[in-house]
Amino acid sequence: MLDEVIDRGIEARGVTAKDGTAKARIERAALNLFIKTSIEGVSTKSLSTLAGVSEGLLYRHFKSKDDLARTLMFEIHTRLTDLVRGHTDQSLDAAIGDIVRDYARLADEDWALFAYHLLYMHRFAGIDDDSPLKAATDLVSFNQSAGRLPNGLAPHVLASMALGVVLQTAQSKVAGVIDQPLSDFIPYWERAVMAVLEDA
Amino acid sequence: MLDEVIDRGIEARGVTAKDGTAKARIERAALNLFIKTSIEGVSTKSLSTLAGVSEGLLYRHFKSKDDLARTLMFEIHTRLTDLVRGHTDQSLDAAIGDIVRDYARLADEDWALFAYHLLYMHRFAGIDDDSPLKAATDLVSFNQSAGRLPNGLAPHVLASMALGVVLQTAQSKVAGVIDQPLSDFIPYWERAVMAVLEDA
DNA sequence: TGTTAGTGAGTGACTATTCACTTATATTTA
DNA sequence: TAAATATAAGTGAATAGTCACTCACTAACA
Repeated sequence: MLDEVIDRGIEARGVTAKDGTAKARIERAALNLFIKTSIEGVSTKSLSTLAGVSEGLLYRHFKSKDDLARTLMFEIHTRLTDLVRGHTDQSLDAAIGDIVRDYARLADEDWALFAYHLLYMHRFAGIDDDSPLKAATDLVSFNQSAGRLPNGLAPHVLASMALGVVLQTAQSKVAGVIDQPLSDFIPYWERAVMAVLEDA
Repeated sequence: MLDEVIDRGIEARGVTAKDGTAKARIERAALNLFIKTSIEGVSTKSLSTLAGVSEGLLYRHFKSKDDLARTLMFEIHTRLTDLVRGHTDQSLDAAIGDIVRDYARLADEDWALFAYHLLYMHRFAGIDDDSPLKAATDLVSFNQSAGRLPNGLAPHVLASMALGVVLQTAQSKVAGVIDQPLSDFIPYWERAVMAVLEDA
């Protein structure tokens, strides 16, 4: 499942300013600049320079700078949403275990893309009507209905709190406070997420 | 303690485009535009228009647009850091209870300023060498040394995970998924944060 | 009378996007 | 197979607009 998710879309590794298709180089350059500065703060000139292509070529592959930013967000947004969905056939523990493991590995596998999602997803609210948070909410809701999780909190709130354990660790890595691979935290995340869900 | 924190600095309420000092109107306009769009995406023209002042006046009160953004960030950053610090004289439960309560109230009291911090703090890393996360890390570290919390995780990682419970709930409010005041979640946050810390 | 608050037109640098153009790569036709 | 043609990849100078910031100026005011 994870490999399938990782293999889709933009190549994660081995794509630098010198190799890979021009389109992939543009996407990589955009990701790296966007997470280093901001989206509006990056000019098409600096972007094309880093990608090693002409400015005009950006517009052969993307309708606009905004289209480029949206395409990248949609790509990771979909992958992360898929990753959270589809665990209703397992026990809750097993589902949480799988989800946090896949999340961590995807982040480590393609950090720029993952960080881009973390930093700017709020700007593309409703890019899809689905989202990782919505998928998590559905999982919580399902387990609340089955009596396996307490009912005191609305499912989207409980899902937010549980997701926060994982996402804030990632934020600290973006901020440079943590430099280990996120995969190191998988067993801790699993326990902490379960603790949040069950203690509510 | 909380009131003291809230009363400092920019007035939180009662400052619209029509009343308050020009400087406060500029700050309010900046906050609201920055959280709606982005920092680079907001022009000095739109900012001054919303504040109801001339473009030139921005430069009487702030050295540059960047200085304005930094000033606002420093303001909330300091308040939040102070809010987390200085609870070593209480039991851990009591400290966590106070911190999450004050956090929630400050956020509800001045949502724009709080959301601004949430969205852009990563851009101003090292604005201070202190931060809410560092304060939380110190609290965790102190309690780990005293044997009241498990030692398996580095304190900054455990602090990140615990903070995540609170901050991701706030993120969901920024995203529009939650519309209740954050104060509603105080008792739930308290239990969830304790669960994360003690189960690690 | 000196100081601060406030104005808004002006400036040069920079922006995203376009377009006429060249080169490479398929695809079709003879 | 070779020539002819269409399509896609790639360029970079040109364009019209926007940007942050300045400055000479006026109004309030202590």
